[in-house]
Amino acid sequence: MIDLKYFQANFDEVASKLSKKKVTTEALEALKIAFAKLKEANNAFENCKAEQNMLSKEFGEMMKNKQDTTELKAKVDGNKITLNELQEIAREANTRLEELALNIPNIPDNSVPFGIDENDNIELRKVLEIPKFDFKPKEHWELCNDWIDFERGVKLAKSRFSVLKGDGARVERALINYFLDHNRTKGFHEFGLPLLNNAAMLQGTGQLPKFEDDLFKIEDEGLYLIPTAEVPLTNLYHDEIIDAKELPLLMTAYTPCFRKEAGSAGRDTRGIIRQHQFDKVEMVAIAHPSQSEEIFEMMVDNASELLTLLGLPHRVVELCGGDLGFSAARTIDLEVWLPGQNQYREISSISNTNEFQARRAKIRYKEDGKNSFVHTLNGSALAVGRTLVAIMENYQNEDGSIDIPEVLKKYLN
RNA sequence: CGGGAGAUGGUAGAGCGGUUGAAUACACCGGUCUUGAAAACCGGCGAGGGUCAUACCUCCGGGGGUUCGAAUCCCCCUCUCCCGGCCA
Repeated sequence: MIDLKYFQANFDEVASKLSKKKVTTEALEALKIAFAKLKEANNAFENCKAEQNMLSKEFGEMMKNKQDTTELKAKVDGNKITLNELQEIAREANTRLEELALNIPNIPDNSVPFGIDENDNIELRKVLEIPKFDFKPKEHWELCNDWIDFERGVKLAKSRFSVLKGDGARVERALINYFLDHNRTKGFHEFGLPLLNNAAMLQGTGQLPKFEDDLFKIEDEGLYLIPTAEVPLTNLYHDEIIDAKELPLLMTAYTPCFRKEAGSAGRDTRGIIRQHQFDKVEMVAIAHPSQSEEIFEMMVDNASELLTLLGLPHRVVELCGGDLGFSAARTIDLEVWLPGQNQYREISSISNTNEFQARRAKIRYKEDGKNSFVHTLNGSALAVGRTLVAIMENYQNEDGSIDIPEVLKKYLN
């Protein structure tokens, strides 16, 4: 949620920044009007309510003194009718405002480059040389049929589900352990989390109400399968006030993630790049605003280091405004080299949402007796399935066998 | 899934229709005292909105109702605890 008071006072500035995210001025005008209306409606209601409270007290006094209250009763009853009307107006104004405000994305940082889509993203650096093959490298689905069983995954569920078996499953598990162990050395505390979260939590991190179609929902429970561990990790502190001395809170968790992938029909239909269910190890930081920049860089470096230690070539990319997600003020993606596809593919996305999620999820810190919103950050470290793909493609041999990266060997005996 | 009890500030725990945002205790923060600490004493100590600041408004799990007036009465929902069934 954007800061409405700031928005109101700095309309042009916010509108200009949000244009990077393709938010129209009309949408913002509507928000501005709704906000003004709410204030007006609240004002009217509160004044009337104050009057009512006063009359009520008076009534109590008269009762105590056994005075005649008929006249006052008539007055109070009359006021009550207007009071109820004003309350209804205020409620509607509030509903309307929320409807609009919850659908406005976060304001991009000043440093975010202008751009329409991923083609306008800016490559910051490349890490590790792209490997040379003296044969034509295969894509991961052409490789190693004994690691992934696509057909049976579809049989068990539907398309975009798959089964890992044997060494595939073991390498997957090794990766999870490697990621978590490594994150721990950077100060991240590990969590095991519910994979079903309620609507309030998903609204807190920004998936709801706008992106309901992307989520798997358990209808009769009002619960959603998490699309990322960012949701439960960040919301661990939902509606809490944290002592500033405790910040930053660094958290990590392995979870499966579930996404409907509505709207990506036809994209990445082969292989396990884009599945309805995939494993991910996530980092989340809850930070004091003064720390968030530094922590953001640390998280990017950490994810990059995970890839480097695996010997996987990758590049670091700053997202342009048009490619930024709903909640993000700034995002850096890590893209890993896939020799079979002959291109870089996203394997991690690290975002700073500043106060955006904190406002929605009411996560505050207390410092010198004052409460303020924290900054929340999140990033993959790393997407496990895609790392598996990267290993398969980068470590493949001509005979189709796959070598194991050095750092994983201790996890595989 | 069936039966019972309950949901109040960081925690414990009063309040059961009237000026109570809420006693009390503990925790916590500041001060006095002390070489320092502890103890003792004094003071502060929920959140949101509103205002230059006050006024003022909202919140006692959530929603609705009764009433001039509700933390207090009624209804629904959610959650927690205890008993029974089922089960990893």
